[in-house]
Amino acid sequence: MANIKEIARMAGVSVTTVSRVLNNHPYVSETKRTAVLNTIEKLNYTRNMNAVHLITGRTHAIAVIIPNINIFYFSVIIEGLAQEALLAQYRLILCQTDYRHEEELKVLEMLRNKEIDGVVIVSTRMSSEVIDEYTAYGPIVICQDRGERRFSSVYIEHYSAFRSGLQYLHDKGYEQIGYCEGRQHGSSSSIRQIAFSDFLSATGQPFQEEWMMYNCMNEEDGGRVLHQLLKMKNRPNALIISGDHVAAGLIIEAWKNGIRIPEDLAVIGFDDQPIGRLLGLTTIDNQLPEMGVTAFRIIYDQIQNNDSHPVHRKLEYRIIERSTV
Amino acid sequence: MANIKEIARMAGVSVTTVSRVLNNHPYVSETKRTAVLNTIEKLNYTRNMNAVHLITGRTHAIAVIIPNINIFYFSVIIEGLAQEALLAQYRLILCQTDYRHEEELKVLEMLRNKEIDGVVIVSTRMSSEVIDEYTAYGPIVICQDRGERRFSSVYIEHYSAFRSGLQYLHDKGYEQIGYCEGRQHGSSSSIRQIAFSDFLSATGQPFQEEWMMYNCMNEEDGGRVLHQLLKMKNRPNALIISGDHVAAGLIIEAWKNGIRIPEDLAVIGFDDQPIGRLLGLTTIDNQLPEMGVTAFRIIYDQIQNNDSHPVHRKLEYRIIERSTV
DNA sequence: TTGTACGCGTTATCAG
DNA sequence: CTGATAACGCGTACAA
Repeated sequence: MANIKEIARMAGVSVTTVSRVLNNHPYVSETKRTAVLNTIEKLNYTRNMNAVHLITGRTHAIAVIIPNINIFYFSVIIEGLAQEALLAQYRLILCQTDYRHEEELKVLEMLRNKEIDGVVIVSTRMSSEVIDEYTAYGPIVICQDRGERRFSSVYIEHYSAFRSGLQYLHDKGYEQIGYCEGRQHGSSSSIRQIAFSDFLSATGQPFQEEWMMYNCMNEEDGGRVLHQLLKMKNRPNALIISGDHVAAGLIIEAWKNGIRIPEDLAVIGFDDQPIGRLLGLTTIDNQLPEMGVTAFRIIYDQIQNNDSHPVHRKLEYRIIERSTV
Repeated sequence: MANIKEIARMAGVSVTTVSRVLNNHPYVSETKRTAVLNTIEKLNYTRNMNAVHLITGRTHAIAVIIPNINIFYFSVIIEGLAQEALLAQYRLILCQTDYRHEEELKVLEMLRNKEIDGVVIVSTRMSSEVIDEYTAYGPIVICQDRGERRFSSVYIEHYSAFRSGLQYLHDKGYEQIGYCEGRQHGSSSSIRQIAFSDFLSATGQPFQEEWMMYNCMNEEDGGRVLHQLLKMKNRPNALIISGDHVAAGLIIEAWKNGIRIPEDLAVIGFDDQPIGRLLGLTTIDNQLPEMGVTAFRIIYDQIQNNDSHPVHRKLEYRIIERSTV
């Protein structure tokens, strides 16, 4: 494959001139510019980007860490991220690490390696201390609330969003509230769990182990939860469910089993997904698409300005009232 | 940042020796190996991968072209692809091009640029002729049936899968069959449309423009379709729907409107998604996860063996009988 | 088992 | 406006 030197020779100019043409620099005479362009065409030349990456120290690529792409929550964020990356002509490297610490670390190592210009962490098991060690190598943005740190963040306040949801159920007169969560030990899951027990304390209700249901990721899990409920002697009359897909599954299964929503069981979900809109699901919109977009913009700005001052951007949630509460 | 030369100097060895240690080559004495390793540790050294990419001509990265990650069909394929990439220590660059020809071409250019070692095309608007022009620069795999070409493919036979679905409805006694499709002009959509009109001819049924419904991507679209149906004077008594999510939306909306499934309206979907399982949706499983996995393995083998013989791998579909037909 | 010297293909620097 | 030359950091013949 031809290289810049060969182009220069054939066009009768220096490599510098070729490079200038390639990068649209000024100060190239029209004559030489067209000569170079013609030679490029003739030899079917294209740049070897790896050489460019080496000399410039930039790759125009960022990596994103997620556990799994096939979970609605993540795919929505990635959709926004990918859209912005496309606009900015950036590559997006998808690192589906399934929360494996070793693999998550490898992604941060890519930053150190100069393979990428920045990292977006959507969800991780890594501690802030570990992440802090890598901020020296490039901008890092996390889609979680990690407070004052050496890296940036974009987040919604899970605690307060969750409390709002509970309060909403409470205000509507529901006193026996159960709770469906994805992973039991996730970082935002933990926050919601705290919000939940704080709420119970505040309203003087007892903590019921049985009403905490975990590992709910998709519609089928929601269906499973309904059957768990049916088996209980003492059932909640309302459910707060993190993830509209799960809530949707539960509602569908409720219909099939003659459980009336919200008369027998009220449901509030999270994330405002299409299926929820169809079912009339009351939910808390967490601005997921906005999260991906914002995360990219923060990273992008920091790369452009070579500025590593951590930025913290809070997104607002809102309750969407429909008909399941 | 320290480089290999500096490590060599400080460890009292040559750069070759350092390189050998870095790449786990044999013929390095234990003494020197540890000396090098210690120095690397002391200087917090790491390789600049861009230099490695330049000299080796490989990047251990592949790109994948999809229109949008937030469509179940694609996210399932990507999930498999990303899993395999992780196992093989390959980077996966997600190119969400929304079928824009210009952006799709840019990805192929990345192959020419040496930025990536291969490309997986899940869905595209590009013609085979355009793609053929890039096979010289590295392996390309497409997740569509493109016949004998200069690039590889992994696919299910949409024509025959669709005909099977129609035949299944027909065998069950349904004669008035409508059809819901995603994009109207997609490559596999087109094949299904042909299968549909061939089926009508074969069974001597008239073509009803009104029964062809397009732009159905998610649950809400499915709900919309049901209302279109309700408005028709002459309604189909069965529906074949590409995408279980769409079918799910339709079924849910049918329930809400007192339309009995399958008595008033039979439904068969595609892809076997969790929500379909919950609803008892009869569907055609297209082995989507397997498709991503297979696509990666083909690319990977071709990269390893520097072999560009196109491979064509057909995946088998199967009808999953549940209760909506 | 080890080291020297060169090449990978480009951009940056600086002198004209 | 133009060009010579020095980086960028690493892998690898080839020689020892």
